[in-house]
Amino acid sequence: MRPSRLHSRAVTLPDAPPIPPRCAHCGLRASGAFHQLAPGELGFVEDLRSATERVPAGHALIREQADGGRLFTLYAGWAFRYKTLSDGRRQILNFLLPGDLFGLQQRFSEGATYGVEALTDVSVCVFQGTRLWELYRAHPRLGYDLTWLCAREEQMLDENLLTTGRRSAVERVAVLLIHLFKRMQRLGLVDGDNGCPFPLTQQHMADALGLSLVHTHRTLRRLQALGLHTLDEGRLVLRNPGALTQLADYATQPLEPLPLL
Amino acid sequence: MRPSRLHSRAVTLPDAPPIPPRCAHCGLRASGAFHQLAPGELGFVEDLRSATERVPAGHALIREQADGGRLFTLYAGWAFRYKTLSDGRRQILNFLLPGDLFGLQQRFSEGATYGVEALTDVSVCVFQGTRLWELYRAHPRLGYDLTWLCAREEQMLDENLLTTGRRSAVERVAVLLIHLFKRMQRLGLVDGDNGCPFPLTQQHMADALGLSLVHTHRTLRRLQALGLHTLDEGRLVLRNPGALTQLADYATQPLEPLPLL
DNA sequence: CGGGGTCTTGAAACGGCTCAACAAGAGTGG
DNA sequence: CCACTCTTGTTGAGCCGTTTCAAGACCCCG
Repeated sequence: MRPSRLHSRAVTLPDAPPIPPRCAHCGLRASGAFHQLAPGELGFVEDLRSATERVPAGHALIREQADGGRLFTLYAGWAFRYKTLSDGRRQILNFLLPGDLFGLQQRFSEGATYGVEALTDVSVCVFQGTRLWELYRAHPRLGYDLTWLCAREEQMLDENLLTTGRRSAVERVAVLLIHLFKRMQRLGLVDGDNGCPFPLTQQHMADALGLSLVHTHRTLRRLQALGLHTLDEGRLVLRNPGALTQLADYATQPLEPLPLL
Repeated sequence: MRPSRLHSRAVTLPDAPPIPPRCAHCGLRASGAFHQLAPGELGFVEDLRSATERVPAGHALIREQADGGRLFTLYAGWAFRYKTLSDGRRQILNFLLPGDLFGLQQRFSEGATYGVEALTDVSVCVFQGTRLWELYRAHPRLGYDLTWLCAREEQMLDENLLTTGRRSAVERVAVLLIHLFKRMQRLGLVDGDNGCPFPLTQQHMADALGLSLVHTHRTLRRLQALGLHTLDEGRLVLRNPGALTQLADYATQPLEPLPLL
């Protein structure tokens, strides 16, 4: 079906930044895109964190079958959640950007119900899922944040469901481009020319949008020919964000700071 | 596009059971399908509840544009969450059965990002969203349960996304039938003949599955002709659950008790 | 130089959509 | 009590958006 992406950059260390040993020096928290935590909360989070890891592109972070109950925060790089049917058809559920939490659902059901794969080289913080209940008791604020993160991800899934269920191919591609662009923007990762890193393969886009690879490609070409965007060498530039937004019938969300961890 | 379902049973009271004034006498909690709460927690929930309402079929529970931050638990009847595109195309995100919580996402973003409509006559408990933070501080266990409910709904959305993105029409319909059947079973609402209430219109199914009304109808007929199910007068009977499950490539989840409120 | 991954393009087949029309049942008003 | 309307279910015919199949180009890497 889909060629196995092993693509491993082999023995060399993944090309993703290391994570500072102390949460107080966290690069993400310094970016200003996230809530600040009280010192006690920060200490608890740091204590809850059992490891940091770097994982090369194409490798699994959570396996679709029976993975442990570990909890992750993506520190750097891109990843995606997905589900597959028994005959190999794959649906990408959503993409994960720095600051995104994943693995939470595993805590509430036996084993993983979805897989997570690193899209680029990636650094993650790993937390002990078993102590989750403790978090709610000791730091209700963090529990609140967890629910927030979960609700926000659900909102993105709602949007994706609307997309795959009701939008045409052009609309789908347009939504994908805008949505990821906006998320990068919120993280301060968009440069002055409306450009941002965009490591997705056409296959990834197809799998996320419920389209075939070939048709995704043709649709992408069509949008590009209309001068709405360019997409080269892993970099996305929105040439005409307004037209793209209108085409996608996309509703922009306000950009308040996000909870983290 | 879609005819406005106003269908109001007019002036007569909705045909949905009233809700006991005291949470201690809650019919849902008595059913055994849900977690038990400690007396203090139950008292808090009862205090948090600002009203109970009965809403007739076809009426809005949450409006897609700027609704308040109220929180609901469905006590009896069916409802559904949905999103619409500006030209009227509608996607049903998921169906709500007794015990389901909704309105949570509203708390975390300005206004509603989806609508909720009563599918049958419905009774709901209404909670004060503004006191949500208090809940986390006073009763961490309830906060934990809230996250659980949110994560569980996300799992259902994952499944729906896989369905609309990758499954064929027959598979989609099969999944819908099985999934709703299983959920009714968990609530103890399936009778001895593998039958349960099923108030959905073909239009609802189409809107949930990302199919057209006509094609949904034909597909339904096809499955029925194969002897897999019957669907008459608002009652669904699974004639051949095994074949249906296999056709849908459906993974059954373990049935532990659910959190409530 | 060979091989795997990605992107690209054409041609043909098909699944699902749209349009259109009709039947049955329920509620409404004269 | 009977037309009228509205909702839901039903069915046929033809079209079109998307998929599938197939093949080739380019590029990086071993």
